[in-house]
Amino acid sequence: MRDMNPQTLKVACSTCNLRELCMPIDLSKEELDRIDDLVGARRKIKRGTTLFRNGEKFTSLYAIRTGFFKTCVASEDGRDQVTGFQMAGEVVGLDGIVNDHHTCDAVALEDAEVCVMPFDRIEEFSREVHSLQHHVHKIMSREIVREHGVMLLLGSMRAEERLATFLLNLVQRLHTRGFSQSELILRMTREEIGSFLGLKLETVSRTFSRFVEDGIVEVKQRHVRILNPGALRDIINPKAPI
Amino acid sequence: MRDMNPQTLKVACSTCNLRELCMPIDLSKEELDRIDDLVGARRKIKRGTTLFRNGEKFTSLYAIRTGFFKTCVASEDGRDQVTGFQMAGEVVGLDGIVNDHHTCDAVALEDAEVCVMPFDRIEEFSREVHSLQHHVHKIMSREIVREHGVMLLLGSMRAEERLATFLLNLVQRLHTRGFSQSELILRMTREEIGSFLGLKLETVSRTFSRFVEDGIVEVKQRHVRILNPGALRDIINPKAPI
DNA sequence: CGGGACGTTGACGGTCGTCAAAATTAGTGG
DNA sequence: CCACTAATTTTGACGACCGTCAACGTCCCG
Repeated sequence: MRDMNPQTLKVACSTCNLRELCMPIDLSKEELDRIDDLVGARRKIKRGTTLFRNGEKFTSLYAIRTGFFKTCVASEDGRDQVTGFQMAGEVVGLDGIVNDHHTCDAVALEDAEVCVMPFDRIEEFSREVHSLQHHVHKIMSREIVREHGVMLLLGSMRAEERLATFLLNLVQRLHTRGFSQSELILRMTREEIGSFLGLKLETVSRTFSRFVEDGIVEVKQRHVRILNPGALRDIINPKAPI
Repeated sequence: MRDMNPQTLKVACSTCNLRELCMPIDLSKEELDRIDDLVGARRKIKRGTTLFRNGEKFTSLYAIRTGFFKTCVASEDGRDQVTGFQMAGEVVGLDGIVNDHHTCDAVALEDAEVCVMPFDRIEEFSREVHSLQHHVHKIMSREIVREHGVMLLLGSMRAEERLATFLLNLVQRLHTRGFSQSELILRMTREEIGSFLGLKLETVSRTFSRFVEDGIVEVKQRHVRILNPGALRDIINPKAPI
């Protein structure tokens, strides 16, 4: 532990440019000052290493400042499932609350930095700042709703629809963060995409190839350019003939 | 609104035999009195009708007292997905918090009764009763973890494994509530099971038939008796040869 | 008792998984 | 900086599993 390292020193939400993504928007100056104490420290996570692991004691939620994560669960017999990909401004660790230990792994897919928010402190502040309380509830509810969408995808969509949904969702979230609407760099392998979408990596690769043939996207390894977003939307939501 | 109806009159958590399922266990007498005010009213839901619907304004969470529900989401082009089945002591409505309106339907699969808990009151009491606050967080976290399990099922299991998982999960939850470990009555159709498991109703039916052939279960319509729970577990988690 | 919802079973086909090999890229150490 | 190995990706051939379509059987509930 080298807390003298400036990277793990306390930092302020009040001056964070991601505040509107992970904090309530309608805070008074006093409340903001209070909130600043929420973040215990920042922590850097090297690519390929874990922020937390299944079985580890739960202490904190983590707001992603930079970088890109995947979360995955594993069954007893070794098969595993990516449950989501998370980027700046999103919060991970919610799974740990119920049993006081984590039930999934959070792995950095690129070098990352997170704000560590001790959960007991979150609960303490939530009792005082109403809008923070409601914000915490919203974040958890949002995760539940997101997972409903994934269940719909896994339960009822074909490979092309899954991949189209995935791409549109990713690019939309990146756009919110100021990136391009049509270009993105995948931080994960085909296998990780497949695990998330309930497909094998070969199927993911083949489906990409089909999109390229059809002129819908351009793919150079992990660099993807969406040429025809309308076509992607049509794949998911085929227009009924009149 | 006929509030003179005894069925919608206020009732007490403190005397409810499901309290340990939907409330924190370590409440003082004073806190319990407070909690009693959480439940605005009870509400009866007839089989086949909805407790709430996608798009409706969110006001309350609902603790199920009796009966059985399914929740389902729908995509724009009409396909839908059962996201869960809920029984006594479980809470529904969490999806509505994030956008102040519900994003799924909750349908009673048998006549049911729920405790209506206005969410603003939950937030208010949560600020005063720490254990209630933590309990609310746990309920939401539990739902997130549950959905992780469903994603694992939908993303990586074959039909037999899905149905085996489903049956063991149902019977385990029923057992917690004092019912048999080996017998259960399905409150949902094959199509609803299929929608939840990401399978077509024919596949569900065929898989049941295979289980019966193999002597693992006895099935008479919706009445299921599990003859060999070990075999069901082996299907999910095949023992590796030494 | 009759009609409609629900469930079962069969035949067939499509989508995606499996296995394999080759191509391309990334990473590592000299 | 380059060579070499490991990791990732692509593509093909084939087959399994599950979906589709269809017909029939069964159980409720009015």
